Amino acid sequence: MPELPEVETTRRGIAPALQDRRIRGVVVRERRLRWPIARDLNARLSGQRIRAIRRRAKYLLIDLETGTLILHLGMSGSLRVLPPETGVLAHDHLDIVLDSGLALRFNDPRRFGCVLFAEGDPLSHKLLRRLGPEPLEESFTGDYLQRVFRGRRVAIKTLLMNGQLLVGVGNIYASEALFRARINPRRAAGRLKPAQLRKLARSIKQVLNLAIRAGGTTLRDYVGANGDPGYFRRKLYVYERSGKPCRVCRTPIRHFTQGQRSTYFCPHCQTG
DNA sequence: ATGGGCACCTGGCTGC
DNA sequence: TGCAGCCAGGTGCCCA
Repeated sequence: MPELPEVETTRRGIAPALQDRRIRGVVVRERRLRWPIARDLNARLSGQRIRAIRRRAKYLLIDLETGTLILHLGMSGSLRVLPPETGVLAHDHLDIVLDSGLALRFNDPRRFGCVLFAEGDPLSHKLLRRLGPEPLEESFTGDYLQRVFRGRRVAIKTLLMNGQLLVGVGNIYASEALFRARINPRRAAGRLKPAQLRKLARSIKQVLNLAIRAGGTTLRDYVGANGDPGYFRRKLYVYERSGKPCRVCRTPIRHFTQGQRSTYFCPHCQTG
């Protein structure tokens, strides 16, 4: 599910309820996630004040007094803020109960997400330390892409999802950004021209910003902190639109498999 | 270093 | 109605 816009939407949604609150306790109902939730999580978190709610790539970082909670939503995870007596659903893995009386609840049917506690700088954590730049930062440019794509023979679509080069772009927004930049997803990344890479960098920023503004894309599971879905699905040009007419030229959208993931594109518009 | 493929999981949909 | 098969917003890890 959640790519950068969905994680950022979640961050913005949960932050007001968490900021400066104290954690009353943690209720773990299902420890099994990508890595099991630590047995001592309640003991470690109870009583701590929440200092900040940040995002790095697709990770949410909840800074506490003695360390940071690192959350990932995987493919199907979501976080909601609600009264703790709210009925528990399948796959509600844990509640973080706050001194406000509200709770942060983590739900993840497919269990590809994670909830970890790390002492010290979370950016030095094994999972975070090798991540590439944030695409919405000003330093993320076509020049940067040119530098890191040089000599790479992998298809551009595949490389866009490589978190060591840039973060936050997953299967939906990789296809969407390439459509906006009019680039064929099969093109070898290292063969793209500087002008194409400048356009691609702009397209990535644009599609991520528009998606954040729409509250993200909901295909199946994703909901924001208040339970609402994201509305960017209506704005998608190619993702899951196989056989439907291109919104620009009416040519049927096509899809194929690339690195075990579905890629969608318009064969007429994306010839770059 | 790079690239490719698998694994981890549940649930929803399709077609027989 | 039942069931097998296929597919799904991610990413760490192992192998060539």
